[in-house]
Order: sequence, then C-alpha cells, then structure tokens
Amino acid sequence: MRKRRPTIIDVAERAGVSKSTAARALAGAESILDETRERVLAAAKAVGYERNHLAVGMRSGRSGMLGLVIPDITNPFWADVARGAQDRAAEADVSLLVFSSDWDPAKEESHLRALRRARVDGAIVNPVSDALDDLDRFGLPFVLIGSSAERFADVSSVGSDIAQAVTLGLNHLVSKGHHAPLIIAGPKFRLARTRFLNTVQRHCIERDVDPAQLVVEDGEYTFEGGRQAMLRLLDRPHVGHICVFAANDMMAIGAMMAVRERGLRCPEDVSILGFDGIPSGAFTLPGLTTIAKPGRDIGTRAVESLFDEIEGRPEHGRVYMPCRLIDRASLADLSREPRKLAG
Amino acid sequence: MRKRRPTIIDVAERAGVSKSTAARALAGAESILDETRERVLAAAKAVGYERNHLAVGMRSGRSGMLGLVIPDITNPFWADVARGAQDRAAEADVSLLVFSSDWDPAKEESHLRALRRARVDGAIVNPVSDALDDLDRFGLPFVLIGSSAERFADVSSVGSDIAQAVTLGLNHLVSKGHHAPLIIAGPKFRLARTRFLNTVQRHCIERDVDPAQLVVEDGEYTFEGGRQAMLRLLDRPHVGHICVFAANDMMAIGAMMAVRERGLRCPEDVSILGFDGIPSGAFTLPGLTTIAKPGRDIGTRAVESLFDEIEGRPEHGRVYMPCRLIDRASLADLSREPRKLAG
DNA sequence: GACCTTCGTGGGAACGTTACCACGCGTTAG
DNA sequence: CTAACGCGTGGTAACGTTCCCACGAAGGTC
Repeated sequence: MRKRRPTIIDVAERAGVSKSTAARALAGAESILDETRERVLAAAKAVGYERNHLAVGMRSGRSGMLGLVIPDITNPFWADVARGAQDRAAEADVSLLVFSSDWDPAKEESHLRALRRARVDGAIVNPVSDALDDLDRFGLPFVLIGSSAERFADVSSVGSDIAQAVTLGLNHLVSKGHHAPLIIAGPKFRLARTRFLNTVQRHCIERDVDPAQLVVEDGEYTFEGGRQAMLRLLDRPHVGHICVFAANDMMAIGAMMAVRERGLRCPEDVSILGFDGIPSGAFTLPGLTTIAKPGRDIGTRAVESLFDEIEGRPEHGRVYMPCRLIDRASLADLSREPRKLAG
Repeated sequence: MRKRRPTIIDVAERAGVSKSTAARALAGAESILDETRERVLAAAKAVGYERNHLAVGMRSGRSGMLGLVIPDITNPFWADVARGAQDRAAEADVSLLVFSSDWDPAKEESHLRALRRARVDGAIVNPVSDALDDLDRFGLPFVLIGSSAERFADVSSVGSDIAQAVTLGLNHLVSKGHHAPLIIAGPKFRLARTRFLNTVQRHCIERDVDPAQLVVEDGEYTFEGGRQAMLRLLDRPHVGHICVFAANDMMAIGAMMAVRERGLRCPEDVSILGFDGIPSGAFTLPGLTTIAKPGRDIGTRAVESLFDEIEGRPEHGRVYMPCRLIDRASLADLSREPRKLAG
C-alpha cells in the first residue's frame, strides 16, 4: 500500500497559502513576497513535494519528453547517438523515450504512434521508410538523422559529413602511398552508398584518375557482407599491394578475416581502411585504421535542432558533422617505397 | 502553425454521441451497442484521433511509462539489457525512459528524480550507490539489476547467474585440460568479484585443489586493467602453459594484448577465458572464448518482474539468468597432451 | 479626499481523460 | 398494472497543474 503523493495543494495548505500562490512560488515568479516564497519552498521540502509532469504537460501542452527512434540501440554507433541525445536532453531537464525500429517500417510506424500518444514534444528519427508523406504524418516537430534523410530537402536533419570523411580517408591513403583503393560499398538502394561513391569519384577526377577504372564490390553492411566482398576482390587478377576502402567497419573487419583466410597478411599484403569508428576496430589484429563518425555529437546536435524546431524557429537545413581519422595499423606505408598499384 | 490535436470530444461530436459513450467505445467496453461502437471507431479514424496518454495517466494514475537507469547505454552489455527491456515494454504498449548514470551516484539520484517527476509506473535500476535508504526513497515500484543488487534481500532483482557461469567456464577449462587457471578479478570493493572468486574457490575444493594456491590479480574492469593484471601475472615465475580466467571480456582482451606484447602467443603459450560475451570478442585474434551473460533476457525479465511489482504481487526474490559458453579460439586444447600446470 | 496604480494574493476555469451516478426505455416478474 | 431490473447512454466530477481575472490593501497623484 503506497501512500498518496503530495500535491501542490498539500504544499499550499501546509504553507497556509492558496494553491495559486504556492504555484507561483514553486515556479520562481517574481511578484511574490520573499517571506511567502520561502515558506512555500520549506513546506514543499517538508512534505516531499515533486511536481507532476503529467499534469504540467496536460495543462501546458508540453510533456517535457522527446522521442528517439533509431534502428538498434545495440549497434555501437546508434548507442553513441542515443547517449549524446540523452545527455543533451538531461541538460535541458527533458526525458528521452528510446525506441529501436530494427530497420522495419512497421515497427517504426508503431513507435511513432507510441510517441504521439505519449505526447512527446518532438522526435528524432532515423527514417527507414522512404515515404515522405509518412514523415508529414508525424504530426509533431521532428528532426531526421542519417544520410537517408538527405532525400528530404525541407526538413531539419543531422548527419555525418560523408564527403568530408571520405576525402579525409582518401587523402590519408594518398599520404601513405595508396592511390586507387578498391572499394567495398554498401547495398545498392542505400543513399549513403551513392554519396560515398560520388565522393570517391570526385576525388579520382581531382587526381586525374579515370573514375571508370574504379573497382567496386557491393555487400551488406555486415561482417559477412564485407568478407564475401573481399573474397570476390581477391579473386580478381591483381599485382602487388592491395588497398581496400570499406564503407563500414564491420565490412572492413570481415574483409580482414577474408584476407587471413586466403593466407595473406594485413597490412603487409593488403591495406584496409574502414568507416564508422566502432570500438571493436581497436581489438582486431592489426588494429583497424578507420574514419570515426561523431555519433555522440550527432545525437547532441539533433536534440539542439529539435529544440529549435519546437520553439518554432526551424532552420530546415542539413547539419553535417565532421568525422575524424583513427590511425591504427591496418594500412601499410608505401610512401617511401616504389609505388605499386592494385588492379 | 500546427493545428489542434483531435480530442475524444471531437470524436464524440462527429459520431453524434456523448464523450462518455465515445470513451467506452474506444476502451472496448462491452455494454455498448455494436452499431454505436463502430460509429465511434469510424469517427475516431476519420478525425485521426489518438488517445492522450498524459490525460489518461493523470486520471488513472498510470502513466504507461517505465524508467531504466543503467550505467552506460554505450556499453554493449547494457545496450543489450536496454534492448530486452525495450522490446518487452513495447509488447505491453508501454514506453521506456532510458538514463545513463555513468556510475555516478549524483547522476543516478538526479535521474531517479526525473523518473518520479515523469510519474513513471516503475523503474529498473542498476544501483551504483550502496545506500539502501536511497532505494527506499525511490517512492515507486522498482526492480534492481546486476550483482550489486544482491546486497538487498528484500527487493526484486534480476541478474546473471554468476555461480552457474563460472562453473560452466571452469568445467570447460577442465575439459580442455586446464586445471588451475590464474585469475584476473575485478576491483576489491565490488560484490561481483566476491561472488566470482567464491565460485572459483568452491570449484577448487570440489576438485581437491587447495584454494590457497589460487593466484589472483586485481584490475579495473577495463582493457588497461586487464593488460596490467596480465603483465603482473607474466612477471611471476611460471613453467609451461598458462591459463587465465578473466572476470570480464575487456580485461580478457587487454590480457591478450599483454601476452602479445611479451612476445608470447595465444593460445599456444597462454589460454584466455573471458566473461561477458561482448561482440568485440569475436574479432580478436584468436577469437575470445568467453561466457556470455544474457543481457537481453535480463532486460526482458526485469520488465516482467517490474510488472509484477506494479500489479502488487511482488515476488521480492532474486532471479538468476543462466549464462552460456561461446567457444572460440583463445583456449589451447591440452586434454590430449601431458598435463602441465601454471604456477 | 476621491481616484488610479501597483503589489501580493485568492478563486476559478481549463487541459483530456475516466469513473461514477442517474436517467429513460423496454422487458419481466409479482 | 405496477415494481423491479437490465441495458445503453448522458452528465458531471475529479486527477494536478497553470493561467487569467478579480480583489483588497497600500501608496501615489491631482
């Protein structure tokens, strides 16, 4: 048997004032006698009063809650995003409702409904379904995260700066003496793939390499996808040192395993560059050199954009967060040796 | 300019009934004409009505939300727990508020306050502060997770079955021909350490090994903690093959690095057994053999226990979830060779 | 001294829902 | 024929908060 929670009326009675006055004191309003305020505050403390956010939300239309819908909280990148969002929300004294969609449009839809019913003040979503009308039907302020969000011109979104990241990686490759990496890219229908590939091609053109010569293998964004892609790459005829740029760390690690399976060594025979910055990359042998996406910053920034959206000053633009290189040991340094090209 | 959300009154008006009737129809009550119910349901769909959980919570005292306070959502084990809790909660049409305490009692306290203000129906907490009176002051139904919860006899808690897990690991070690592993344990003040060590000692006694002979090195539950502990272990005089049982996967991976640093090989010279089942363990070379904690199941079960607690049928007992062995490649098979003992 | 303003406070409505009670109607039992 | 009952429905209070308006007292201006 749990006893009733004290309300503002209990506080008011104990302080000998009306509930209006108690409310004012608790809200920190100015038109109130210092002595009264202190009496109310003391009473609140004495009875253990805690403001009921449900009632506040009901009256004010602001629930003090935000929603976050990501593919999978178990994925280290998304956990990082969630963490960033969480911290920023907590700073603003706002709670975060977290949902995993498992890349399933039906789940996404159902979580969005739950968010609306909970009357969250806004939502941050990594959209899995492509339909824009679905987004409009959100019926609440929102900001999108991830590269698939680029599709929608007129909504706020936050993501990593893929162009900057790929350029960073490519330049690092060049500095190590690798000039035309083989590419392991993600599935065809994903927008992230296009952006990734486009940047690589632009880089080629800038360096007078024919983009048509680019070797690209596709794969799922998984360990196995990377492994299979690497195997196919190794089946192609080639001479000398091989350099591979994988669009995702899990694929890069899969590729590393494929290299080992074939009796080759990384980085002596094959150099591998990843993209994501997952923690596991630190524990492979050799450690995976990769470009880290700023997951946490993305989460933080998304919450800030969402606040803008809620306050009614929408920027409706895309924010690109810069990535950084994590230089470990999966890249051979060919810059001092005679240049060899994979083909 | 966002237009007003439709309320139950809008539905009632459109269906030509009173809001009481509309409410009954929406709630699926039985004392209502089928024809009326359908009319209301159709009206609700037409205006795009969505029940306001804030108002429901206010009236019924049930917010339909649960809180989860874990050390860090970024940690793969806790992400797994969160995922399990999330899925089970979603099944019951309940939302989950997730907070990371960073092992900081002050943050924990503040998150608990936020939970109370949000009027969650209950909370799942991995307690960082040791004070039981803090727990009593939760003022809401709760269940504890993790081994530190064992301290409190009279509350519901869910955790992994450390005794079963350690026994499982030790038996596996024996089957591979390792009889007295060196131990890398966690920090002294943690209860998980005691339970871990106690089980190892009981195992020794059962097999007529003097527990006093047990070699134990302490370390933080981190990569570096494991590395340092392993280095100290390797500094001790020893002959033949070394077998190490680490209380945590990150420590085990750290230990693996230390082995490599010293020019030794795993598993040829040193066998390593971990405990946790983090994904990174799959990508080390060799792959880490470990005992996996059922993080997701723990989350699921915790929510179920919490439901019991909320419904007022508290079991007030500890639930131990079984762990399972993941057999990879970090253990040498000595069972066919002449037995060698480390020490 | 009558009027207006300012300040601190109290009273009440409203947010959207559910729970409870009451009402009218038709049916059935006495 | 009337009382009792069941059913479907409507009206209203209540949940805890905030917002708006009104009130009385004190102070100032003409």
